[in-house]
Amino acid sequence: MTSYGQFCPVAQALEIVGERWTLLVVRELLCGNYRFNQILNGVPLMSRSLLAARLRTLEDAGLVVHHPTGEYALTPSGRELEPVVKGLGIWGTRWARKDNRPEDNDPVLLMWDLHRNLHVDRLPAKETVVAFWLRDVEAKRSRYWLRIQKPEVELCLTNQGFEETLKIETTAQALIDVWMGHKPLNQALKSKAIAIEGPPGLVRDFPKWLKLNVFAPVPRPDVA
Amino acid sequence: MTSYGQFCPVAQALEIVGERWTLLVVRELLCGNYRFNQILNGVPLMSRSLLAARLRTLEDAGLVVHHPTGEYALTPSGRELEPVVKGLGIWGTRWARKDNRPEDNDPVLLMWDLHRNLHVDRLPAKETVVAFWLRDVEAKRSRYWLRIQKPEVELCLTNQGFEETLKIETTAQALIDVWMGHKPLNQALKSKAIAIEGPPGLVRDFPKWLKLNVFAPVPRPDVA
DNA sequence: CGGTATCCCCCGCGATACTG
DNA sequence: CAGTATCGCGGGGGATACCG
Repeated sequence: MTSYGQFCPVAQALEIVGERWTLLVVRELLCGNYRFNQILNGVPLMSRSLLAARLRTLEDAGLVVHHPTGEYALTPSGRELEPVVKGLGIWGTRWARKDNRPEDNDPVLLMWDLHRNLHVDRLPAKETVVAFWLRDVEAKRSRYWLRIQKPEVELCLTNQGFEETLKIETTAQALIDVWMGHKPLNQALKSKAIAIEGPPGLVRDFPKWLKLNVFAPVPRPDVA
Repeated sequence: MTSYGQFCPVAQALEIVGERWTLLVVRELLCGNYRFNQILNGVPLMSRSLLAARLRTLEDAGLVVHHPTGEYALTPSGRELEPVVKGLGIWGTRWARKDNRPEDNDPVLLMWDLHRNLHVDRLPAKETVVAFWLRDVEAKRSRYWLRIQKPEVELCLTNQGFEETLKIETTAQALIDVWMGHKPLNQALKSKAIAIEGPPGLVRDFPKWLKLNVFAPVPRPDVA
């Protein structure tokens, strides 16, 4: 990116982090995705070569270090971008895109987020497999399994022969609405937008396992 | 800008404000520059057509309204970007570009900032003209006059025949260092990096007239 | 002053293939 | 798995001229 030609620190910051994708890569690192392909998972529309270029730029600018193990990590400087990323998330939650675009409902992203944000301490002690069926997604990418072996939670894209303890039938849209805090889970369950089937005890407890997205509690603007 | 294809609010925010220049335009509006050419002044490397396009985009996205008077203004949504812009400024102050680039020292930008940030209540009651000579700037753009007629302060790029009360000889670099809080004004005066000439009373008071940049007080990272 | 309209160039980026 | 190398295109944006 060519310079903004300004001594203003806002401009100088944007020269480093203002390029397309860059702050989303930082977001991934802030969320704890340290490996190249993990990061790529979080920005599925980004090309491999571009991600490599961005990581290199961030490294050169001193926001990221690349460990010999292959892991990337934020430096103190990089970590201090958290307020900026958070600020953007809060603003986005309040003001961005009122219209849901189905093409933004990437189910892999959703399930990946979800499986990394469970209340581990509330999970059942016995091995449990939760099967998800997202009806509004093309068949190939519509089925997911959470394999809970406390404290591990594994996300599977195929059933590798295990028995399904809980079955959840819903849509990516409904799940995202809950995950993003747009709609309460209770309501989605009541309206059958999210339907759970299985042993009554587990069905009752399931809602307590879920954490919501970091931005779910952000107050929406008053529609005055 | 083509979509990021994500339901993450950070990504959705960046779809709106992540394009090159956009947040700098918002910064100008946050600073109180409401007219097209004023904004352009704050982003001198931006082309007129591009600024027009960006303002249009911001208007369409509901962050900006364009009044019949010709003035642009932020909506509540636009104003809520202040934490993001401020966050970038803080980060930039702490971590961006340790090397000063002379080409970033736009003297017009500097003088414009300066003249809009004086402690009006501390200014002399009598009409006063402060002449600036920036020795490190090409002759054509090296001279400026602040015409103080309380509570008005006017920035002039030519001497329209008025008498100079105070004469300040310095460099854009030195003045920026003070303005940005990199160096204390006292020190710059002592070392003659900034030299003031005129009636002793006014020379003594001048330092009290200046406000520093909003980011000047930001603590710099410890160099451990 | 406050923009639009048009043309055209460059480079950011995607696609694809290859490597250790 | 974690990238690099190369090629080719599309469109973002600069330059310039024009307008109300």
